[in-house]
Amino acid sequence: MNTIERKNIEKENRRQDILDAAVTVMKSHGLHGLSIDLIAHETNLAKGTIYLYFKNKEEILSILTIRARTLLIKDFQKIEKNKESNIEQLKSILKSNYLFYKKNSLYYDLVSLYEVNNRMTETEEMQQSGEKIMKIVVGIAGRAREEGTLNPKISPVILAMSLWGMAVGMLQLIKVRGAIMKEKLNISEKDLLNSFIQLLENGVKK
Amino acid sequence: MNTIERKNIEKENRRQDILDAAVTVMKSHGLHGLSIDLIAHETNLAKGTIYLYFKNKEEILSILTIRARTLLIKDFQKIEKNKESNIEQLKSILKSNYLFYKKNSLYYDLVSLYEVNNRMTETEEMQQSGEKIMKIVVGIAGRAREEGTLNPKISPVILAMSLWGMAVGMLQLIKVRGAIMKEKLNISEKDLLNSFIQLLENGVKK
Amino acid sequence: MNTIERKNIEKENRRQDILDAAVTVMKSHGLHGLSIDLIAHETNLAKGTIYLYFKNKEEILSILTIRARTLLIKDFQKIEKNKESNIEQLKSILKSNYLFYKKNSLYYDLVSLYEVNNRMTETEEMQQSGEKIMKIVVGIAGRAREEGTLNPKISPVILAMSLWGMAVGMLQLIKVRGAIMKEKLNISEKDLLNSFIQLLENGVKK
Amino acid sequence: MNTIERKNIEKENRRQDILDAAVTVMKSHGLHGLSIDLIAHETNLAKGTIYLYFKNKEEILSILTIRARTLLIKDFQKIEKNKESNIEQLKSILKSNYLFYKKNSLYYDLVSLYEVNNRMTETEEMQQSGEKIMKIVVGIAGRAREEGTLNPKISPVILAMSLWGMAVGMLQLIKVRGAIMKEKLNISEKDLLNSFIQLLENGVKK
DNA sequence: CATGAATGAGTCTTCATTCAT
DNA sequence: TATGAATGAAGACTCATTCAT
Repeated sequence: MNTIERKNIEKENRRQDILDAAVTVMKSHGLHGLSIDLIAHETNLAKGTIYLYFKNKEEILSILTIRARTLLIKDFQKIEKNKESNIEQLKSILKSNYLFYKKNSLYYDLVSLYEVNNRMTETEEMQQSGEKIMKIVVGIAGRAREEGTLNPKISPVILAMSLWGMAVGMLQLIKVRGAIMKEKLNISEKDLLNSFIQLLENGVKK
Repeated sequence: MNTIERKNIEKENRRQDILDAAVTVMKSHGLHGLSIDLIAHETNLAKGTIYLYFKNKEEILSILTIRARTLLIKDFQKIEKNKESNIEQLKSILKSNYLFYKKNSLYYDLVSLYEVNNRMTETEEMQQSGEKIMKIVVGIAGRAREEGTLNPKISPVILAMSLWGMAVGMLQLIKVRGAIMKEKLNISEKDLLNSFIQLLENGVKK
Repeated sequence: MNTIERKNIEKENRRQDILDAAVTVMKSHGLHGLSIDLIAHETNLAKGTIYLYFKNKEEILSILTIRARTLLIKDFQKIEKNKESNIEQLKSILKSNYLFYKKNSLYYDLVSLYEVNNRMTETEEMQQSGEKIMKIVVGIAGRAREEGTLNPKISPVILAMSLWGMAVGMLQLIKVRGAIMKEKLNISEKDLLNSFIQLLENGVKK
Repeated sequence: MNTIERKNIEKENRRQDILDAAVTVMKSHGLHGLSIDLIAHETNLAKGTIYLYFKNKEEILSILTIRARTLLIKDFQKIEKNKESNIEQLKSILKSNYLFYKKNSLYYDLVSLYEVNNRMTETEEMQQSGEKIMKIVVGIAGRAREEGTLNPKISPVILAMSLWGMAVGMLQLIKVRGAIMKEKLNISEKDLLNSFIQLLENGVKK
């Protein structure tokens, strides 16, 4: 029984190794440049071996997306446990989202992959991870409303959705135009982010 | 000289035909399904001929993006000529952006393509088209500030950038999650859009 | 010695289990869908274990063919023990052959496999099983000749061979074209089989 | 217009070259060993080029089958134009079938491919070629009946079907067991064929 | 200018077989 | 004996790009 457990752990480790390799490949070849061949090369495994651990190339992509979302969820959950006021928590979430992106920009590539390509349907698990993120934000917004700091006209669900959409949009903007903005307009990412948060705070408050 | 000019015009016409065909193909096969083969077939030209007018498949994509942006710019310029107050103009721009997406969702696929794939660097011309959009928004924001309706703490440039990022993000959200939000949460696109605009109006006002 | 015998018996049992599993797999996945992986899964054995009992995938196939032939031989032997006249026995063999195919069409896939693919040479054992079938038919034909019901010009061996070839051909025809014949020409399998037997009876008689 | 015609002819020639190469490959590697790679190598073309001329590997196989059947049909049509009696024509068809197989045994591999593999559905064109063969035989059988040489109890259609099935079966027998029969039983192919024909003649006559 | 045949690297995936444990 | 992870050759198919005509 003990050996079975060990086997399972090793198997899981190997899965993670392959996923890590996939991330490495994506970092150097781009999301689109990911191929089973390259993953095999990166892991020093044979091509066929990859298929012992994953049914599909798509399964790898989908798990990677879930992984990214899970990491983000953890960041968000930490914020929820803060003793900050709910409105501050909302702001922290926006900041945390930004910091997460800076640490792991690949994540946004993965998110975009599923957003751009209609043909790639999300698995049940992926949808759940997406909904979990939203629930956290909805929860905080709801409590902020009860707290009295939030404009009561705005539904918490719609607010959460809007925040999420805007935040993702802002990060994409930073990613694509960040360098140019800095160079040509002398606008730092920080400035942009702070203004964005400030703007939302104003818009959201009672 | 005259014949040279004519030749140039004809060449430009041919380029536009090819671009039109590319759009047609993308409409039925999706961004990903675009291939030189299909463009050639759609134009009744030979595959090699396409390469007489465009260096690359990428060039076609890049020009198509510029074209999309140009269409959007025209929409925005109409708004600028309105007699609305500047703050109303800003709101109109957000709405117009949404309507443009509804009419031509292909555009957002193209935008995303360049955002997702780091390896596709924007050409000078593409950057200019991007900047032109921004200039319009910056202009309106600046006048709104002078008008006194805008919070003077917010720099017009940063505001314009933020609006743009948020608007794109909102549209992607609608595109990807729109159906699910409607179905599971009973949130319509209209609700979301209006809340978004309302939120920004509050945030932006003095 | 006793333990060695027991070991041998166990080994043989295990071989039979694997062969049974192979048949099960083929029934649900078709001749072409047979894979070592599926056999291993069906037997709850590891893939490598299969190779302890069989040198090859081909060995499995070849033994399965022998097994099928052996089953057919048993059917034929029952007929031989009948009290029918020899000419009736010949007819019974043709019918029995058809019934065997209806019950176990897998058999004909296996036969065909060896007929189509030149590279799969029959083992000594396979040839023997083939010859055994032929001997039975030759025997009946010989006795029919002595009986006086058979045209004496025809050699029993050649007759047996011809019957065998024709019978197999008829079954393949039924298998491949049976449905179409029924549908387009309204010819039932029964009609075809009876005509075939009648035709041979006429041709064979004195 | 002339050049278009020439192009078409060249294209058709190239198609035939590829088909010829496929036959060559099959002769040396067997029906199952046919691969696009080998065809490409045999033709000195690139792999992708094969796909300019054929949609599929299956298309190649299917056309090859039609080709084989067409050749056989031509042989049969020659027989129909003979001045032999209809019963002799039937016998000639059986002989011709045998000779065709001896010249081009690949044909029977192709026929068998579609007979063995249920998953490979015949195209419309393939079915037509199959039916054409049958029509010729049915025609001769029908005329033989009118002629009075054929047993009137046997329907021409069923007879034709039976003949076809039996003939194919006999050839497979010769193919698979021919060498062994010669060696062990001293039965020549000729003996077998003649007996087969004789047997059918007896069985078929009035 | 225009053609379109040809290319060939690249993609995912399968599966019989081996071998260290 | 038994395992099952690992292999890697082989397979079908795609498509941006080139180039001789």
